Amino acid sequence: MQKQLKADDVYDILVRIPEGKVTTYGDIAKALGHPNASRAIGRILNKNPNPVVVPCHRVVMSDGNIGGYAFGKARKKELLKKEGVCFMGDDMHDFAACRADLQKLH
DNA sequence: GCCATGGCTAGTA
DNA sequence: GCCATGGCTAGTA
Repeated sequence: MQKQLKADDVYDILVRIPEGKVTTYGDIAKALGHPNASRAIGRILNKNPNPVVVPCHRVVMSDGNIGGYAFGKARKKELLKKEGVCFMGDDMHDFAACRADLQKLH
């Protein structure tokens, strides 16, 4: 039995993602030592849509699809576009370039 | 038993 | 498109 995932740990990582960059549910899970908890990360974000301070909208799916958002995908896409992220439909135009390296954000 | 996921197969074009 | 995974909540006893 492992330690349980803490919402605060998720937020601590999230606030380090700069504008114009994104991360993945799975990447966050791995960074916290819970490689299989990607789905749980999504639930945590949904539960606490702590509006402004925590940039929940910078978390997308591992295949570059925009993923979900408590206030709707459309809203999420708007926010990301405003930060300089380009889309083709619901997929990011250059996912590789926008994906943040969580290790390097110390 | 739900889900803001993800990885892997089967099986079509 | 199937299903394991992990955290949560609704709702029964």
